[in-house]
Amino acid sequence: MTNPADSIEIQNVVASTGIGQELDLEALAEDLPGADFNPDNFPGLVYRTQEPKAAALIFRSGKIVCTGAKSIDDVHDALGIIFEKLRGLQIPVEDDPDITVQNIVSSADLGHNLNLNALAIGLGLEDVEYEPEQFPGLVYRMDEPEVVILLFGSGKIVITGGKRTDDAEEAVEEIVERIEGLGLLG
Amino acid sequence: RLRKWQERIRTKDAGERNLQFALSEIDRMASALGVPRSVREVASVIYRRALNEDLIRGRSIEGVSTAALYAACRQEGIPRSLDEVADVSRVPQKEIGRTYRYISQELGLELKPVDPKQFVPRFASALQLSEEVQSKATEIIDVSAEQGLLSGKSPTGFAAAAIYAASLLCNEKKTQREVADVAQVTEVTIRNRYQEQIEAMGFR
DNA sequence: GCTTTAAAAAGTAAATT
DNA sequence: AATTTACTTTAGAAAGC
Repeated sequence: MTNPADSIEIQNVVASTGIGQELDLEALAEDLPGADFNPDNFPGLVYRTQEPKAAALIFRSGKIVCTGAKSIDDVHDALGIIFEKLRGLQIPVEDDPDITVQNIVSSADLGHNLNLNALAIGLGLEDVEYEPEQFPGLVYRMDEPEVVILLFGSGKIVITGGKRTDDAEEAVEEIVERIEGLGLLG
Repeated sequence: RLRKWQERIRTKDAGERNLQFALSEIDRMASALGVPRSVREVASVIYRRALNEDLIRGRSIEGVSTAALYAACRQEGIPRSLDEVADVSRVPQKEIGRTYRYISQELGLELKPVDPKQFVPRFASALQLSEEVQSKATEIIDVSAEQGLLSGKSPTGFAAAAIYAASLLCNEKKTQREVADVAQVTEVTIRNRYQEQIEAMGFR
């Protein structure tokens, strides 16, 4: 008997921070090899790290958004690399900038196929959005923890909207309980 | 004070004109889709509710009108696909779908997922298929849905495949292309669903 | 609202081979 | 007809239109 909670994998972490210093993005784009900056499209400069793999959006205000990391540690490592790169360019960066995790996207496997039509009605149409003509996943908004879960016919699920690592685990335990309570899990 | 009065009258007139425009658009699209008058009434009620709940702000009148009509068709059990509705609207399909999900949530419409069987009579008659094919297609849908094949699948593609399969079984064969055209799906989708359904029926 | 970034799920679609 | 590429949905931040 495998526990669905054990199948949880973090797929993406979004975090924000700031170096407490205004930046000249035009100049930075010149000095940072590999940087993408198209102010007509988007006000942020895009910089990608290879190890760990992540993408950072750097703004004129000095605020930074980091996405694509596979763990919270990777977020810190990737941002640490960026801070050092900036310091190397004689840009003053705060000693230990606060990093706030804004969203964690995880995937998991419930181990059984799901009847999404029955689930839509069982979980309550008021909390569910299931429009297979538009998207194959059932969208379920959970209150505690406050996350959004996408459920698929294969039993694979995506948990997003949480800020803590524990949110995904709690969400999986909760959704399994509710589905079992409805007698809709294998 | 006089300015305020005039302002109120002006905005009231504008609102009235907008409502009239929305209702006439619903009427026009409903006629083009060939849905009965009762559905237009339901769509009008949904639109007025959206207006009262202030859901139009930030959205186009056309978009909300179309979404209200799409919702009304479903509520009345004679659904149109988003593609079909988009064909008679001047709003892109993506926006219709997005607006529908929004007003559906905000108004608490709680509409159940579309049943593929509801497309069978219309698609089958457009293909000039007999009553026998229709009931066979319905049976195929019931059996394969019961075996869990419907989860996540587009109801139009599911119905199209069942109609195609039924036309073969009843010796009234239509090509995948013919069925795909009336259902507005691709032949690839029909092939994929068809294979699964045939297996579920115990054939092959 | 939109723009950009990343990632998963599964279905659908279009372009190539 | 098989492969590849791409788009649909969810969340969140950033600055600006």
